[in-house]
Amino acid sequence: MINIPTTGRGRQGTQARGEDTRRRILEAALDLFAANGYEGASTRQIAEGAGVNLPAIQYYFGNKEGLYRAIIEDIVADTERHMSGVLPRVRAALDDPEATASELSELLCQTLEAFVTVVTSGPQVDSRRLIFARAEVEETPGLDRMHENGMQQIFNPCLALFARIYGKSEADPEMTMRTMALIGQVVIFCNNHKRPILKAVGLEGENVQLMKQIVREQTLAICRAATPEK
Amino acid sequence: MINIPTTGRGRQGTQARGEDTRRRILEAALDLFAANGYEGASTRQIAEGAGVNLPAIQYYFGNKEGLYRAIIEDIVADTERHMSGVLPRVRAALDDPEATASELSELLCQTLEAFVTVVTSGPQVDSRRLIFARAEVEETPGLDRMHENGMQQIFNPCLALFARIYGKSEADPEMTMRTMALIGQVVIFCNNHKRPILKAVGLEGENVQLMKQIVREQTLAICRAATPEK
DNA sequence: GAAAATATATATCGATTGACATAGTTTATC
DNA sequence: GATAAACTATGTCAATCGATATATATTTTC
Repeated sequence: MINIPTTGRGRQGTQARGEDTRRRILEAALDLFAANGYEGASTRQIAEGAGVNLPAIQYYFGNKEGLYRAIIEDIVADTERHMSGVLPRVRAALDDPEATASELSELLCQTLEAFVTVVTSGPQVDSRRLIFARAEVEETPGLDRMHENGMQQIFNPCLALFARIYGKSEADPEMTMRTMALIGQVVIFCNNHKRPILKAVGLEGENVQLMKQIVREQTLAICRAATPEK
Repeated sequence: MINIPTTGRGRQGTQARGEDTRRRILEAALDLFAANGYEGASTRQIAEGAGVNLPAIQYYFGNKEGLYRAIIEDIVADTERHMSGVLPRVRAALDDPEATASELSELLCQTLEAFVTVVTSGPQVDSRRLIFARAEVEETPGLDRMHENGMQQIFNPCLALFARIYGKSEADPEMTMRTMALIGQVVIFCNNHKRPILKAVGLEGENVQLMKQIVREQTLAICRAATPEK
């Protein structure tokens, strides 16, 4: 009999054990996808890391791709949760024609700080950060979902704020490139922590605060250069 | 008889045909490693792309890893060539206790501009840029060579200049993080050009000039914020 | 406690991978 | 033009991949 590729969620009160297995698979898969990439991480490795047998992956996620998509969906939900504090205020400010440059700059800083929070908090941060970095280069089935979400939650808000501060159109490719450079300040920290650069600093505790401060200071400096009349 | 895993170089005047085959393999491999990653690119794909048969790879490069290392070596040599114009002047300025903040800032801009040149010029730029981005996440045998070179040619010079401008120690983790953020402005443009962001702008012709200008302006703004007494 | 649904384990499939043994072809040197 | 070196082509190897068929164990429902 063919099993329905169920998501595994929504089983209320019946079997809590399966939910646990599902979560263990997700955790092991996140670490291995982050460390070895989508093609590099084998389903056998993942099953072994989760302490389950091979067909459990098919049972819970249909196939390898379904497992990967489930992970991406978790990250997307996490991102939306962390950004939900700032984005409404950003939208309000963008709708307000009276918003000042310093107000907009402050919101830009807060948006970037929220992005820093996304990549530095929660369980398995190091692995989640690597998935972010891998999304820049890999071409895995589920990544377009993550790109779409990143554009909506992070890039577009920053672009809109930055364009208003610069007094230019959002459609101007120059503003797209300027915004990319701005966000690049944060994305660079998503690289492999085994790299010589990040091995030296580490992204825990007080260094996260320092990182937010640096992003804020450098962003404000850039915004200040954009509005010389003030 | 077992063939010596020769590098293929140095054959002077004898057989020029093999040199051509070797180059074709390198070109096809660069594109495929960039597009699919080290594990994702199969030797059969590479051989087919180069118009040669499978054992030719072993003949010229020993094995898959040797082929990859040869590509990295090409990129490293290219990087050194592009950076050789600025780095001596950077070293001279760092040795000069009288160097002013504006001189150091100007050299920092030129170093970053040279880095932009590295990732935007030469043949197969798109693929080479992707290798740079992949170096941030992948763990392929030859990449430590590239990391080492990147530290030496790009990161450390920027760190030294930036620390002097800030009046802080190079060993200060804050300066490491600030320098990372600075370089992140450029690295972000190395991502997959099929991504929605870069698909919109494109990194050819006048956009390269615009990119250099943006990096310069934003870097100067950050440096200016570091030296408020001026 | 019997039946049904849920969950886990064993064994194996075809396809693809990197590598290689072997043989044939071309080119330069003497 | 014979000999050796440089180069290219054919066929095959064990290992690993994702996926699945099948059987067993556990838990819930009635």
